[in-house]
Amino acid sequence: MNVTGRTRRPASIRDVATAAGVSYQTVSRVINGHPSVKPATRDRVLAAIDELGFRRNATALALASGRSRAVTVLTANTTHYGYASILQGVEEAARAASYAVGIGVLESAEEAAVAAEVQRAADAGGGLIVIAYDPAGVRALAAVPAELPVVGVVETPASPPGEDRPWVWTDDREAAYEVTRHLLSLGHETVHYVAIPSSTRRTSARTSGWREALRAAGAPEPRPLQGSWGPAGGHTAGRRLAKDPAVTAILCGNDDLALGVLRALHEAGRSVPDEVSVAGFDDAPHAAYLTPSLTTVRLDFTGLGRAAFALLHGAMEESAQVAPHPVSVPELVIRESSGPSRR
Amino acid sequence: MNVTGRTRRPASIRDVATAAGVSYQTVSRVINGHPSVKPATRDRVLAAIDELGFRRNATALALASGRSRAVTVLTANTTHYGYASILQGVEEAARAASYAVGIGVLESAEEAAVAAEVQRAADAGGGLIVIAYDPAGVRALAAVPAELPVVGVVETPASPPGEDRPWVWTDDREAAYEVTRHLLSLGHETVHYVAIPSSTRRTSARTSGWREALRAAGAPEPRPLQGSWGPAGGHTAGRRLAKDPAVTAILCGNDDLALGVLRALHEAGRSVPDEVSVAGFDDAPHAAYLTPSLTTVRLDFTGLGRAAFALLHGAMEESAQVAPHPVSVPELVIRESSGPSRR
DNA sequence: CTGAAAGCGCTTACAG
DNA sequence: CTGAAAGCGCTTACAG
Repeated sequence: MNVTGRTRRPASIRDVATAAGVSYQTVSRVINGHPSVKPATRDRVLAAIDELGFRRNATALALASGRSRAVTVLTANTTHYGYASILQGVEEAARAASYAVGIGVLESAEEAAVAAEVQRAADAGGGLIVIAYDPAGVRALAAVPAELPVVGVVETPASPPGEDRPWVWTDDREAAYEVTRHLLSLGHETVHYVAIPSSTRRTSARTSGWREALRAAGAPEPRPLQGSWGPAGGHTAGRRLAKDPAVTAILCGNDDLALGVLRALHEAGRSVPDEVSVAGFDDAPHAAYLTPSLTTVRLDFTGLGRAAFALLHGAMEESAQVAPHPVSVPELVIRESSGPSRR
Repeated sequence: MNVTGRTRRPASIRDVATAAGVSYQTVSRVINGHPSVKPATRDRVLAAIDELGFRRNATALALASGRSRAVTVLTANTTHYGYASILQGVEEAARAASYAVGIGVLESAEEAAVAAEVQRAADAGGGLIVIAYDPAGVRALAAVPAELPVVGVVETPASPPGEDRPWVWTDDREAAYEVTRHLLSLGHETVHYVAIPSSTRRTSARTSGWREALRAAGAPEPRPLQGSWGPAGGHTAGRRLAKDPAVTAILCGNDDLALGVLRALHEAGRSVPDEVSVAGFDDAPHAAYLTPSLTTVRLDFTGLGRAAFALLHGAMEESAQVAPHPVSVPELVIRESSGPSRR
């Protein structure tokens, strides 16, 4: 609100300069915290900034300086718990650093569509965080032009990646190993696995961890069942597993799959955990409230998102360098859905 | 990849002009689809664009033209089903229109914090979509400067808003009315209600619809219980309701609350739907797979997000004007958790 | 149909 | 410590 009552155009650096009786370069120095400004001058400028409600135009800043305080998250999904939580973590950290956060959804894994999305994200300016938990994300990460700052949120790599790979992940393999061992320790002969879709043609980290635990225990290694990301896929897989009386323990690639499996077992009249134990992955908000409540592995997705941003932030500003490859440690949460084998 | 092997700076309009042997203004005309360009010239420019891999710099475009093809979604939450789905809908529509989408989270409902977030969103340039389902969102919507294009995703307004209110909503009141009537039609004497937090001090649309249905049926009107957004709040409310043997039907403000209520009833040994019927709101992905599967009302949140974007898009570009106040119609989904009263 | 000029709101050297 | 110039990559009138 100014005296004339008209506030069409926001105050610019020149308006502030006029009001403070200095040149606009001096205003630029003040808003950039440049040291060589006489305190009295600075105060006058600050007063003018305050009076006019001046805010530095981010677009002009980006164009003139060639760098923009922005990050775009590229993801195949925004509603699943893990994805949404990573996005939340990125936003939290970005907000704290006064970065704008954009989002681009990879609706298709088709090469051309992915390339187009990466271009859109690049056009937005700033850095990129790519969630590479699925084929679309993996392709997007690979398609990012070399000159763009980028951090990938990836599955646990099979082997330690080079220092130059700006990646973050949770230790899914270890998590899968732990929860599988928990189920085996209850006396189950083996553990069946309903997998989330894998990001590549290679075996996923969760699948590896599960298999290693079976191997270590000398347990039979059944073929993993392919699920999807949601409960419907778990339900389909659960119906097949429910038919086999030898199945007494099922690990699911995430809590939504587990929900579908629980439902399928219920429909087949097989009680959990008395006849079959079930465990999930993620510790989504609903896991604790299902009946039976779900044994699962808690993963710190928001922390992962924050770590991804921190890494990117370090790459985009010479200050605040961050250690590469942050890894968050999973935590086994034992609830009602897993119990002793009755065989 | 160019011949020199160096691709530091992306091609600009001037690079294209040089390559095509025209002035850069002509290039501008071509990329803006201006009619008065000789076909032969246009072709040469197009060829140069293609060859150099030119992409128009969005930052410069925004600065020079004063308008930016971007929308920022302001929301208190990114993980709850409804919020996340609206965001997804906005992104879908924005992508189709080649708009960038940003996101700002309102972590606090405190006036100053909200104002700061609105400022950040305004700084990003472009239009705003504010999800005003909670106090933070309502305040943010009110705090948006008049000169900014904005669309509010709101609860069903108590009275028809003016044509100048660019708002979208689902018909929550009607939805609550329908599902309450469904429960009453099963013979329940009345229906208890576990509410989501209301966006303002006034009664929410869902609460109104529930109350109207009770009133129309001449049923007693119990006080609504205050819940939260997640299952924990439902669990707390459910424990209290479980103690009262007169309670035979419970409506919940969303499916997550219903999950907590189901759990509390289970813990109290009250069977659903034999002793108590439960219904939710939203038809979140897990609703169909719970045991018992959840009766609920399906709301088209992604459609709502798309509508919000369409309205904003119409306001930001003179073309494609859209009818104000899009409303999506809810759909009752009857599942196992509701059944006849046994009283 | 096409070119030369001015400007969007800033920053980055360059002067003094 | 502070000011005048040039420029970021575009668009928008203005000429011809």
